[in-house]
Amino acid sequence: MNSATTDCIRAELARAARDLGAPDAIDPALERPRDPAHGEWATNLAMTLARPLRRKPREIAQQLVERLDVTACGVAQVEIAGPGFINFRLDPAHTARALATILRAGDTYGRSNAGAGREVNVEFVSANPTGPLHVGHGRQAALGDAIASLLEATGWKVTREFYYNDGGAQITNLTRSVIARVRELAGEPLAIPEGGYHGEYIREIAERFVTTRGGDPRAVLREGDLAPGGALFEEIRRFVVAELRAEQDRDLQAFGVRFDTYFLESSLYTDGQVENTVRALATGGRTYEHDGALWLRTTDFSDDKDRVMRKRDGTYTYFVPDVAYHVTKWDRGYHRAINVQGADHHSTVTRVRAGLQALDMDIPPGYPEYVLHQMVTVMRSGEEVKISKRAGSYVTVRDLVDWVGRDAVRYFFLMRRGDSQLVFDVDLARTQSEENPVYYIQMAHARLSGIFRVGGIDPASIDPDTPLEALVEPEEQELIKRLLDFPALVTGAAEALEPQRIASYLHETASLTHLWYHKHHVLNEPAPIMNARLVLARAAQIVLRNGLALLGITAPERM
RNA sequence: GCGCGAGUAGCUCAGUUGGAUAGAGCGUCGGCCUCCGGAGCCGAAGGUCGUGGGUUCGAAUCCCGCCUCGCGCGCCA
Repeated sequence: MNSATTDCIRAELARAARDLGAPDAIDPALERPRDPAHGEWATNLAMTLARPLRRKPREIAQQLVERLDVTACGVAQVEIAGPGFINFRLDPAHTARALATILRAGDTYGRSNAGAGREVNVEFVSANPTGPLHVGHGRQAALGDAIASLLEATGWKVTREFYYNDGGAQITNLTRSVIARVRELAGEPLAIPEGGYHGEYIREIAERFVTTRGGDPRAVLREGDLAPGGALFEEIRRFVVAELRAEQDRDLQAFGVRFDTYFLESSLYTDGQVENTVRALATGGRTYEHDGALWLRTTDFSDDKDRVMRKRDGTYTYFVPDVAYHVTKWDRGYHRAINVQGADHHSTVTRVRAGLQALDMDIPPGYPEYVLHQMVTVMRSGEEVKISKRAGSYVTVRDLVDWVGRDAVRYFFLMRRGDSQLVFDVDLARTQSEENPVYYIQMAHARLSGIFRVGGIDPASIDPDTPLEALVEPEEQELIKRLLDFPALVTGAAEALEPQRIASYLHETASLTHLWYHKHHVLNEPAPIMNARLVLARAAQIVLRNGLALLGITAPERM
């Protein structure tokens, strides 16, 4: 939005309302009418004043309009409509002139500073190192990265964090599974342990381990103690975790996601954080012994039942290190933290927050914030895909990237709200035509680039102060207004943590761009028209590119 | 049974925090290529916003009941 225009109109509205005897604290809201025939901006101020002033909305609207002086704001016409809306129609030339702000801002157009440099930690993916990343992790990667980018664009200092559950029973099962594969290589029958992992990648890791030890599986098995805690077992454990972490890193790299910090669960034990947390909770009187286990009174903090912290066997349940982990986030200076997780983890939300509250550390009750996403179904050739060759029982991120490319995977994960279930149509994501929304948007950008390429014009050389009065066509005015909405849209999407708003916006903007491009020519028009349209083309190119960048998608100059 | 989420066009889904006649894409039907990329554009048909109440100038949006679907309800993570 062109904030200069809206601020100007709102100030005038406030002044006029006070003249009528309205309460001091009024803050007139301006919004874009759904129907363009109702003008560029509208306000419902008269309706909201109807009650305090005890008069009819239309009557109030009439008196407001009589007192308004908004010509200096660029308003050409004011009218009252419907139940009492006041509609503002802007002067087209005034609107067009705002394009200069887009060109001047360039890559920074759309950025703002609501975060004021405050720190926020965005944790996402956080997959256990027990296998390749699956489609759910892919949705998290796309969502988390885009949310982080949105926060950066609105002035937050963002840390992207990955939490590794590298301790616990899962890793022991994983190690046992690899040992079972080593035995298989040595000629023994395959016996994958209960709770073990069946994917092809386990066999590949076993092969690589054997290779590093000389290549003879029988010799490897004789090397040492294969029971958990034994020397060889621990060596294999370290090898497996390192292999899978490296593989996940490669997958994330293929997806274009980079993390600033990797936090290892095991460090919470070695640093004593888990012990400290348990002690603090016990000292604070929030725990009790029952049935040989240690319980936390999470019911004091709106949980529906108390939870076990320390099991009868002396080990901790998963949420204890989770609480300790979030204490470190708070202590590391992140007084805002956002966790992106699958909705199947939603039961942890109450527990982690309850644990933090129980510590009486003055952590806000809503800390950390959660963005939960629903499940993903992958469709291919009209049927659901459930099997990946590598992972066995699930489709991996790498599979998707290999099938349709990084940009399409990202867009498809981001075009829907996180809390609705997502059907990932592989065939649609593969098509390179209008049917495919990501190509449609990228194509709009490429076409604009094509104008400059064919015209032999350096887009960076376009002068923002070019006269723009020639941009009077309806398609041009629509596109301009849309482009000017971008900063407000970014702000809203960042506040709501909803990247899909950017995706929808980009699709609509691309549509307006295609329409304009199709209907109006740029090159070889009379100079005033061509120059003005070059500014518009440049502005649209900037907005499309900046929007795509927020989603982690490239803006190709040609396709 | 309890908790969380969802239910909008044949299909997949938007809907900018309560606004005016409910919006896209796909699919269907019908049009548009001497011109910067037709990888595009235009038009048509298609709706009881799951359902019944409530709140108010005004509800897809907020509140309550009910129905359907998904996820979770472990001393697993």
